[in-house]
Amino acid sequence: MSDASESGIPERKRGSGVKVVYEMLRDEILDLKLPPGSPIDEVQLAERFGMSRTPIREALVRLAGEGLVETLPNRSAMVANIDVLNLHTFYDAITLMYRVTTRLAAQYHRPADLVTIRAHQAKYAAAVAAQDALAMVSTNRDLHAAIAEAGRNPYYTWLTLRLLDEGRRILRLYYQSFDDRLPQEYVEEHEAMIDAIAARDIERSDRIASAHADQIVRQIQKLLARDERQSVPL
Amino acid sequence: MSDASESGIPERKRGSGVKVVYEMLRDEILDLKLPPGSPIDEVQLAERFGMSRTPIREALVRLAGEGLVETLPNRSAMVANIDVLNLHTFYDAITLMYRVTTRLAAQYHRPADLVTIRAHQAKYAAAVAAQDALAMVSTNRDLHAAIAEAGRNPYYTWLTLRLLDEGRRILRLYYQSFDDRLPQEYVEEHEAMIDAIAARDIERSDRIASAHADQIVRQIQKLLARDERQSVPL
DNA sequence: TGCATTTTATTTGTCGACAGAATTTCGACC
DNA sequence: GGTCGAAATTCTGTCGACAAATAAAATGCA
Repeated sequence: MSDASESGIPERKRGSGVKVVYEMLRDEILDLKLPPGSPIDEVQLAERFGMSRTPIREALVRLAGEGLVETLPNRSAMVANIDVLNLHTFYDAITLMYRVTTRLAAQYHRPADLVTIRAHQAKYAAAVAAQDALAMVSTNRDLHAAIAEAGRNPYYTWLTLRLLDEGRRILRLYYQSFDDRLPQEYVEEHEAMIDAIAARDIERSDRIASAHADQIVRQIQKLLARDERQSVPL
Repeated sequence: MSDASESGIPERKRGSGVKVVYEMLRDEILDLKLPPGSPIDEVQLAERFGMSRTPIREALVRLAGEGLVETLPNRSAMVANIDVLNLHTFYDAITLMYRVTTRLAAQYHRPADLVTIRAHQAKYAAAVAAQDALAMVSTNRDLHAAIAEAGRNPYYTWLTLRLLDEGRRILRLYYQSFDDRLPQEYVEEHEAMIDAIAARDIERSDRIASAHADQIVRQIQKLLARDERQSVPL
């Protein structure tokens, strides 16, 4: 269960503790290794990471600030739940952020941005080719994060990153139980999106981003509408 | 300088410490009582609030997560600077959020929301009548926060709140040195906005919110373009 | 006098410990 | 046997202290 206790690791740079815990916990939450709603024991984490509760708590506070963990006073912190009932607010927001960041990227990107964006797209295409669902979700996030970055509006970038992370959890919920393939379309849509950005065609970027978001929303909706009942003979 | 040390206050509920420090520091940062770029000494705050450094640190981590303080490793935390050069990203984002949240409020508001919104509007009008610039900025924030809340999209609400807070700092920068009056227009625009929301007229809400945002942006730009040189005889 | 280097001092990051709250366990009573 | 209440346990919130790292001061040298 705990494999981190074997390595003798009294060596740790001052100030790196929080970062390690934060990133590790964050990944585990987004990958659903820590399932939504599960309680988080500070002492347990402290022994697991071989450090005091102080840096653990600081990491938890940060994660709470990003909405990934929920804390109740004098009670254990919990991994934030995925609010399936209000998913439409997520659809709405991610669509708008896709559109806005792509528009701004077309407007303000610099040559170096395109290099970064294309590198992420290559990784995404590789993940699709390898049928690696987890890598697809992760590289898709990185690609859109790079596009948002190229738009150079930190407020939009911030919200986009949060939405992408939330989406990573939702998609993970999906790919956990199901492994079909259709994301080849996404590769092509990404290519078209990058072309539009490179051409600085704002309206075309907007249209493609909008269609891309719709595509993803439909994908998630199809997943959620899936009827998982099995025909059992009675 | 420190007037909080006089009151004998060993009485403090468990778990309230962080909240007190967080809200106090937050207000002081937004009101520019703590000027942007000024260093934050944890020990000093600890004695001032009569508590240990632990809750202070936790409050600072939270504020850092909201972008109100910047922390460098092994160095003092600083009150976040106001990036005047990239103000256009702020204009862009606040305009979009005004539009989106007002649209959603027109669509999804419930009767109780209108009561809350109108109450905030009344307070805003009172602040304008009283020529209380600080109260105007504060109540304006509360009003738009209530509208965002009525739209029921937590992602938009989150970004809107952050933008409103950032705007509070920017406007505070203005009203600090200058006290003129023109916000009577804002009162009327707010009234029109609330009417459109109550009528569930999405397009009209959008138009008014857009115009309102433009108005505020122009106001800030006029402030920043102000020539503060004084004609000194040489 | 000016600059580089060592020494001092201040400040953060982390630790272990204690007390308050809440949950759980155990026991008594109906 | 079930339910209510009390003791015990567990976990969080806060504290004071120590050590690393940086900033400041002091010293030596050219």
